[in-house]
Amino acid sequence: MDCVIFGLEGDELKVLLIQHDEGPVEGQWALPGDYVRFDIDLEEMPSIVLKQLTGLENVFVELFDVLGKINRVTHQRVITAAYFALISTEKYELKKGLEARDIKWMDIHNIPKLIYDHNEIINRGYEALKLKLRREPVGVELLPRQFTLTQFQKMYETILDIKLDTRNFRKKILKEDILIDTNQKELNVPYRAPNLYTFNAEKYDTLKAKGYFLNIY
Amino acid sequence: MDCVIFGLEGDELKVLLIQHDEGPVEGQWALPGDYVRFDIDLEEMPSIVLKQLTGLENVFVELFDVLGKINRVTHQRVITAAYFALISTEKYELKKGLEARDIKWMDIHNIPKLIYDHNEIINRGYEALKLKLRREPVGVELLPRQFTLTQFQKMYETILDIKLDTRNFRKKILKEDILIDTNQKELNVPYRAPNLYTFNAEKYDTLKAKGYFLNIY
DNA sequence: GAGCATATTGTAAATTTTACATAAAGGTAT
DNA sequence: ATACCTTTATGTAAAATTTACAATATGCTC
Repeated sequence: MDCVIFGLEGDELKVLLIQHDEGPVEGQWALPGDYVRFDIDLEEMPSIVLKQLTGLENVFVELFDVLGKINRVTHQRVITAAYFALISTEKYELKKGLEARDIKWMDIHNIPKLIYDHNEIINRGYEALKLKLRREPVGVELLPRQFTLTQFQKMYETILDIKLDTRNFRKKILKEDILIDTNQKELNVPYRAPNLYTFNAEKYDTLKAKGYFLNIY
Repeated sequence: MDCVIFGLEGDELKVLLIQHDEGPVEGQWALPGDYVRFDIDLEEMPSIVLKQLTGLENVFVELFDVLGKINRVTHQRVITAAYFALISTEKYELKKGLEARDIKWMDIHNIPKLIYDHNEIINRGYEALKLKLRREPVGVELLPRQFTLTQFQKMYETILDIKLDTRNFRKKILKEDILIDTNQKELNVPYRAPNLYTFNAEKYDTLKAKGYFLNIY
């Protein structure tokens, strides 16, 4: 089970990678992941890895691929389920773990050579994220609980690598009514303080259940 | 590896199921599938199963889920990759195979109790198909090579369980220019003979590469 | 050639999307 | 306190798309 953990830092989309400290891949960088224990549901594995690595629970996680070429790993036949996770830069604390020498956020556009087919997994995970984000506002999972419309727009622009018209974007988002105006302003900014919003998850879930999509092109 | 094989028969979406003839699940109905052999890429398994079962090659196949609860299969821990396949009712010939007592197309809305979590797998496969079909015209894979606009529309209506306005639907499809008019008419019909079209796969692939989607609501 | 069943087509209104620029707010520097 | 700087916030008109809606055309059967 491998996990492509996405995070936003400034204007960059990052992926969390770990450097192995032992075994045949010592010193090499890789995706966080683990073998599926026989006493644990596969579906629970991502949460376990996430919790260990970041201390976070209830993280947005989704399966996007399964890779099972006979020689994708050198020493034996390994099939892996690939999940992507979206975490908010707000409040995680990285925990290196015993087998990791180092752990690092790396820019999605500047990933070093990883073990096995992990570069390919990241590419596919990124494509899966982009595909999903164009239909559903899952990117809020990458933002703090309260965020500005500018942050929200930048999130789309960063991930999808597009430019959006601010006026039209705001019109569209506010009309959909899936954001809640907190009536609070961001503090300590050296210019006009922007308004803060939270994501209206209940409203969005209701709409989604009715077949609604928030398409961004 | 399990495979939800979809086919259209008349106005019904069907799933291909097999009845086991031996082992602990003798007599019970199940999804076609197989254990992943150690000398074969997981990704090739669906094609192998499809070929054995229907004689068809180059079938549309896509991964939609992985199920790995520790007790999903009674006798041992089995993780399965679930694929769905779309086959044209035109030209397959079912081959029972040695381990199958019977093989049958069953209406998606009337599936009997299957082994393990196979009913759940079918439900998820159906949801994945609907989700995909609302964005991409993958349903052509279920039609004969040449098909009428009425067939094309009915395909959407059957799978998505919706009614579409014929005039608007045709306008939209023809404008998109992803169908090729063969200038042939269907033969042996006791009424006005409808025009036949083929799917313009090259054109569609080009559009898709540019980020185009054919949304149907 | 009358009748029947399905195929085929257009138009106007409503909605959505697009393109585009200026004013407002709040802090900083003098 | 005022001018300045940076970012936030907002409206309108044109174009494109979507929606609602029904009559005619075609080809076979009797």
